[in-house]
Amino acid sequence: MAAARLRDVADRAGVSIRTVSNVVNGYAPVSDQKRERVEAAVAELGYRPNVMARNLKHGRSGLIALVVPELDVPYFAELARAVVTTAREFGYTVVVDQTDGEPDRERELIMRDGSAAMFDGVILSPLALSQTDLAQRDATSPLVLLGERIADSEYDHVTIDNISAARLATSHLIALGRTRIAAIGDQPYETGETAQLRTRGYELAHEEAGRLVDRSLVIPTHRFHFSDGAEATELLLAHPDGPPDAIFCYNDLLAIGAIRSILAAGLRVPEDIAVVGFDNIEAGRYHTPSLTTVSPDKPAIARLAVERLLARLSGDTDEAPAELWAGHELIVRESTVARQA
Amino acid sequence: MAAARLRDVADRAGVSIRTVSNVVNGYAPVSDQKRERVEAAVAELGYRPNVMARNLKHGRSGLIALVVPELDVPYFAELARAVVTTAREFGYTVVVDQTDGEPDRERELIMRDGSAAMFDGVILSPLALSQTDLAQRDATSPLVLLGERIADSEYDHVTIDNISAARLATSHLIALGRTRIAAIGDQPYETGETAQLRTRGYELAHEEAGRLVDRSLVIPTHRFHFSDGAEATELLLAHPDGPPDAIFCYNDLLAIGAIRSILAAGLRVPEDIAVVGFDNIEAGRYHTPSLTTVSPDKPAIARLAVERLLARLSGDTDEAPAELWAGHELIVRESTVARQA
DNA sequence: GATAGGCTCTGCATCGTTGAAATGCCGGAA
DNA sequence: TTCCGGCATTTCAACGATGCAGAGCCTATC
Repeated sequence: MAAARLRDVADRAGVSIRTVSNVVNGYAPVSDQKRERVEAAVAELGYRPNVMARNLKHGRSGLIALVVPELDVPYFAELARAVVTTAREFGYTVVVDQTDGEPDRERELIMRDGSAAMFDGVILSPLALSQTDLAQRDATSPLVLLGERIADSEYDHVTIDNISAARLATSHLIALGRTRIAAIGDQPYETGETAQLRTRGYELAHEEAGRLVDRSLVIPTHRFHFSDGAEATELLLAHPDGPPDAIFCYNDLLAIGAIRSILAAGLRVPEDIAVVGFDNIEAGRYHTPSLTTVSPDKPAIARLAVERLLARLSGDTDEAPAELWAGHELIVRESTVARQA
Repeated sequence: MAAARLRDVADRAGVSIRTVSNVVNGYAPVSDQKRERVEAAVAELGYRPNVMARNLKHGRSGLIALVVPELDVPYFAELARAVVTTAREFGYTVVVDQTDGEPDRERELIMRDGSAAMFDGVILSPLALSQTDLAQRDATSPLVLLGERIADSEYDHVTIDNISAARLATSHLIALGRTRIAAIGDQPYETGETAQLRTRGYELAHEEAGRLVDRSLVIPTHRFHFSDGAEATELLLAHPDGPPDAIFCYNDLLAIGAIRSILAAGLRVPEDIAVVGFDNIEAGRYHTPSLTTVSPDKPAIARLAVERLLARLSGDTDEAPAELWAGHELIVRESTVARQA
């Protein structure tokens, strides 16, 4: 049985198509008599509005795209969850797309015009997108970026204060009496701005404490996976001056990878080496030892991004593209402070 | 600037709308002369087909919905990734929705007709959906279920052989000489069919080895999160006969939670208690100790589900709803076999 | 030289819905 | 009794694309 159309309901109820539409949408006043007839017909035929037709008419799809590098990286999965939930509150549906870190796919996804790609707007967590790429975007649909502002981009972006977050993490290690604090995850090149800010925070914490930064303890990694953390830590363990006594990792996966290498080398966490992560993924809570980490306020990030996107969509906001800040906090767990046995 | 329409391109190129459409879609032969003019116009105006209009005309949206309980549970995140990737191969886009384990939301999402919900089809990983719910579905769009067949459901479903997978895991523990093997995650009620099959496999392995199952070592859990595993393990550690010497957990989160409780109690993994998980999530590889686990072939699951859904969509398949089986394998790691130091 | 046949190319109708404007109907005021 | 205002309801024309049928035109054939 083909799906019932407005037309079929109208025939059955003996009214015009428009009246059925009015009943369904509650737009215009309708007499009780006709309303009842229409509602009965709707129920009998199991009528459901055809969303695609409605979309065409409205020029809106009710879909927003969330583009992340990898959906199965816990941080992005948790963020995706928050975005999906928040968007639903506003009646929007989220299409999750992943770029697998391929610049081409990132480009492709943001370049497409909204009407072409059927999304009303895009929330993008860029990995390898350059300022030039963004400037070339000619799409008319709104775009909100997650993460650092890409220079003088003309788009809104939602982020946390990475400098102070990293400083917070590093200061925590300093306060614990650690003296040789390593950092894993620096990315000293164009698309690694977030990492660079964390390195800056790491340095600031040292300056504040009157310490010098030992550059040889800052290990860059191209990606932020377990294996990168494990490998970087191997390097640190083999440091000419001996292993550091603390490591600040730029995300939790790096940190868990780092802990793995440390334990494998027969050292203890946190007694020999304290480890701090970043992102506060769920797995860190139940890891042994549980992970001290910087927790960005993911629900806030999702909410800021969705709300700003929808504001742009409805044209409510004429403000210039802005930086929107979400909060963060340090969550201290066993990887820096051993629990009382 | 409003987005260019077929109409605008036609005007500019001095041809009919239909010809532009033909050029864009490559449907009909077009002379080189006109093709060039059209292509030039397309480029100048930055024309992009309006997907919503196309969808309306075709009666297809190119969207499939993937409905999972929780997007940030690693298994579902990894599965979602595979589904998104596979669907893209076929030109489909995936909308990820999560039910948060609420039966009402599950119902709502599958009940809606495809044309209403704008999805061409739905892939559902049900948590709390009963046979009755499914029978009441009146939607016309195809639905593929992930997980156990719900009785004589009229839908395709993709699963793995949970009985033999669980038997494999348990046999592994038996082969290691473990004698008191616990199980965490049984769900002895209607919607817990997958868990029940795993329990069955666990029992079979015992039977094969001529062992008796100690029912007091089978701990049910309502959910499959870290905390459930940790709590269930507390119970086991306090068992009147003393702790078991092995635990088979029905997913990796339970297993990691279990390991946490074991280590917190001052016992060792695997020396004192060996632990096996299920799902082979990425975090298990880098956990310390790394996690022995049953690895379902997620790419195969995704592929089977997507391909079957699309086959139903195109009407290629008249076959009765079937069970489609994906493979699995046991991955042995440190949580059952200590690595050579 | 007329006709058939093959190519391009165009116009019209349509997908299912909603915006805008027109219609019909009623009661109340003049 | 007539006219007007207000309300319920309907008609018409889109939204932007594609399926179909047929109109031109050009070449090949008898």
